[in-house]
Amino acid sequence: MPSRRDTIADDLRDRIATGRIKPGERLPAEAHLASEYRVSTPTLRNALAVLQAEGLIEKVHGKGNFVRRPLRRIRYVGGCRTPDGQNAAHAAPSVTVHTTRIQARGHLATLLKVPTNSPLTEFLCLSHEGKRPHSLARIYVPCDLAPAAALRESPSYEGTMTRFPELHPPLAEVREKVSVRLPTPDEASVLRISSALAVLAITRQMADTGGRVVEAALFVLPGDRADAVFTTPYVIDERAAEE
Amino acid sequence: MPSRRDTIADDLRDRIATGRIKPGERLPAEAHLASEYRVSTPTLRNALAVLQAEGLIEKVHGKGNFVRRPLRRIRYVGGCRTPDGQNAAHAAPSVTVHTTRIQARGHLATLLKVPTNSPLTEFLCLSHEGKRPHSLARIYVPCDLAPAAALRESPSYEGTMTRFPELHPPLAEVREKVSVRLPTPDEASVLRISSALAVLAITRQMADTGGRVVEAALFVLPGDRADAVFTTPYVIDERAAEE
DNA sequence: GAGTGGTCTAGACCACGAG
DNA sequence: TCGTGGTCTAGACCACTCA
Repeated sequence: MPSRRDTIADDLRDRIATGRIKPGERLPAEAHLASEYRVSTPTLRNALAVLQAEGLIEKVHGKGNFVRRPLRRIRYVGGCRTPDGQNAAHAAPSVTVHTTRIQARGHLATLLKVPTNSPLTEFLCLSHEGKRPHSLARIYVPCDLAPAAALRESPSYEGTMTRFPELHPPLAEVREKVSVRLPTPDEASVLRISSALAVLAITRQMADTGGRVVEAALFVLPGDRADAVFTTPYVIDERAAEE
Repeated sequence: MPSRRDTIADDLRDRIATGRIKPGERLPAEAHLASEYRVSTPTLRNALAVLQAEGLIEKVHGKGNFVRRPLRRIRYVGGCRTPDGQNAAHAAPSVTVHTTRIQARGHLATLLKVPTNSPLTEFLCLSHEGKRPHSLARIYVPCDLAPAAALRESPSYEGTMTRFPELHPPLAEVREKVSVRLPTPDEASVLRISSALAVLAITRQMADTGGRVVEAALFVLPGDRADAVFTTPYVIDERAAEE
């Protein structure tokens, strides 16, 4: 037997799909809807939570619930990109970058395969589409690959990125791990998403031919409007055959 | 100001992390916990919902709430695999496969780039770890690549899969799209997960050198215990190389 | 201040699992 | 049957936004 929450969610979904409530429009107040459907407010709010998780509506405290405009999806493009063909995840209209120097610790040291307390340069990137935050990226590079002199001259991530092709030994491999989790409270507030909305978390490691990790990056993308695509040429994997 | 729900979730999380409640153990009844924390049952249940979304506990209707044993994570390995190194997502201990013939429609026809109503073979794979469902895969292959004669002899997905290397033209590329969404009611019940637990949804297309899609696959993995890894060799993007 | 959503209460009743 | 979780009610009170 379908719960009232789902029945209501289905009905509202239909009202949105058929354009009876249009993108950008405000939904009737929760109290209104509750009396319309003859349910209590918590029940109605549960129905709205379903639609919110689906990315169909947006709740704005003090203003109302709005049908979300069809949002451009955020596409993370996996694999390697030359400096020209930047990764789409941070090729967004506008990107805010904070550059700081930190020390490797715990998980980060493991990812970069460096000793604890190694100096790192951190690029904290927040991309926007208009006023809305889009995606969050934390990119870590060992300090010798992002020397202070170069950073002064172009303190951006791209500035450091363009130096990679000149590396010796050259870049060899990109390894990406994709998982789903709930955002941390920080991430939820920075991305302006509900803390109940799962995010796509991508960890990227770039290694040179010597096996050294030259970059580790953590991407956090809102799960309701992000996807990641990976295109791999078909080659017989030797390691898989060995296992 | 932290909500009571989060305060309680934090406290319970701590009780689990420090081993005061051990993996596999049942939590006190919700009514018990509610009176212990002096909150109403819905508030306490919200706290448990947080832990459930984190994959820390498991709710079993009529029995109780249990601390989840540390589950083996499900790892989807992206890119191509030779028939030997089967993809980990369906190389699980036991796999149930249903083979049926269907007709391409809508999204599926688009994925496979075949006309609507083209005959397809569908492999519906459900992998288990012990009694627990693990992951769900729906794999579609045009019928001429999975002829009835071959299916009679080995009606498994692997049986068909091993034929791919003999293809003319040979396989060229694997394209995978990863996204996050809520499970459909069907998926939630088959995988025995809460309908509120986001899943990792992976769409895989395998194409031969002629651009023909020889296989489309839809994987659904529980978000709380799955990840996907992609390893890509570093090759210079042709567009950039031409310049 | 008026209207909105966010959180919480203190119950009720139903559905499931095990003895 | 009993104890469990699942769903729902009909409010209360607080926080936020905007005029």
